Amino acid sequence: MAATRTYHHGDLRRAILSATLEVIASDGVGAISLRDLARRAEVSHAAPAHHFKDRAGLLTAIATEGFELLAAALATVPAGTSHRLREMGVRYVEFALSHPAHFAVMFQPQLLHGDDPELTAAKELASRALHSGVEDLPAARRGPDGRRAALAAWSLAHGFATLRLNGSLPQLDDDPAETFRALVNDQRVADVP
Amino acid sequence: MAATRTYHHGDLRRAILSATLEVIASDGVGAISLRDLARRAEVSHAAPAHHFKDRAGLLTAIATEGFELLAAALATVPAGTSHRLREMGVRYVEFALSHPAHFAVMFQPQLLHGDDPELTAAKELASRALHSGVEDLPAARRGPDGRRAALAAWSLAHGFATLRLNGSLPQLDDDPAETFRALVNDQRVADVP
DNA sequence: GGAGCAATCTAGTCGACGTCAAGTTCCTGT
DNA sequence: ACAGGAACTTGACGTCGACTAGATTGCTCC
Repeated sequence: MAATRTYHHGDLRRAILSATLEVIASDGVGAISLRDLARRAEVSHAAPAHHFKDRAGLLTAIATEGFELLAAALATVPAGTSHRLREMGVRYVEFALSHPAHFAVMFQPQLLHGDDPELTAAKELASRALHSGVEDLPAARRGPDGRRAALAAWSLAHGFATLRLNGSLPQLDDDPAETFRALVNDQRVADVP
Repeated sequence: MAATRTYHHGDLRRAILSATLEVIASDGVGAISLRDLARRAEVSHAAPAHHFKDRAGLLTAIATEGFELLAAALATVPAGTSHRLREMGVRYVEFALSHPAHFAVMFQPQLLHGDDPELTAAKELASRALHSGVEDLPAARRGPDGRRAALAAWSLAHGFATLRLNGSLPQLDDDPAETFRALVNDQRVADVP
C-alpha cells in the first residue's frame, strides 16, 4: 500500500506494541512514554490511550503476550522427555533472553493491572505448563511436596535469567542457555550413580 | 527538640532516604517523585536535588546502601562453617525480604548512575563476600570452574527472593528463609550418602 | 567575636508527561 | 443511504524532573 495518510492508522494497536517492545529492550520500562509512542506511530498524543486505556494497560498487554509466549515455549518440551524439568528450565531461560522486553514487564505487578482477566488467564497458562514439568520427576527427587521441586527449578531459571538480563553476569560466554544447562548438570554431578 | 522551623532541615539527606524506602516498599520504584519526597520532608521542591543531583542519584544512593548491607549480611556467616555457601544463600534471601526497597533498586541498572564510584565499590564488596562462600566448597562439588557453583547458588537465591518479592509465590508459609533452606536440602537429598 | 565562605535551602521557570473531555472522521451493518 | 459506533484529533489541566538565580544559615579561621 502507498504511504497515504488516512485518518485511521490501520493497525495502531500492533504498531504501538512493537514500538513499546523496542523501547523497553533498549532503554528499559521507565523510558516508555505514551506520547513518544504516539509520535513514532505518527499519531496524535492521545491515540494510544484509546487502545490501552493507560500506561499500565499497555504494559499489561505486553505482559499478557509474554506469558502466552512463555507457555508456548514451555510446551515445546514433549511429555515423557528425560530430564524434562531440566529442559523446561532451559526453555525458560531461552525465552527470557530472546524476549527481554516481555520478561522485564511480566514480573512487575506494580506496573500492571493485576485484575485484568486476560493477564490472569495467560499467567495461569504458563503456571500450568511449568508445573507439568514436575509430574514426571522420579518420586525420590520430587521431595515430600511436588511444589518444592518446581519452586527450586523455577527459582534457578528465573534467577539466572534475571541476573543475566540486568547485566550482573558480564563475563559469560555467548551461549547463556548452554551455560545454564551446564549449571544444572553441575548440581547433579555428585548424585547417586 | 521543639518543632522550630529552621532554615536548615538538619538531616535532610537521611530523611529523604528514609521516605524513599517507605514509598518504594509500599508503591514501588515507579512511585518515587522528588517533589513528593520534598513535600514529605516539608522542604522546597528543589531541595532533594542538592543532596542527590537527580532521581537516578537518589536511587543510586539507595542501591549503594543496599550492597553494603548485603555484604555485611553475607559476612555474618563465619569462615569454615559447614555448608557455608548454602548458609550464605539463606542470608541472601533474608536480606532481600527484610530490605525489599533496597533490593528492588540494586539490580536495575537502568535507574542508576552506573559509573558512581561508591556504587561500584559497594557492588565489589558484595561480590567478594559472595564468592568467598565458594572457596571452601569440596572440590567435587565446585565443578571445573569455581564460578559455576557460585553462579548456581546466586541464581537460586536471587530467583527465589525475586519471585517471592514480586508476589509470584503467594501460597507460601510465613518463613520464606526456612522454605529456601528446605529447597536447597531437597536439591541434595539424593546425593551420595 | 566577627568576616568571609561554602553548604543548604527557596523560588521561579521550562519542556514533557499522563489523563480527561469533547469534537471530528471514517467504517460497518442494515 | 444513513445511523451509530469505532478510531483518531484537539485542547486543556495538573504534576513531574531539571535547571537557574538568589536568599539564608552556620562553620571556620583569624
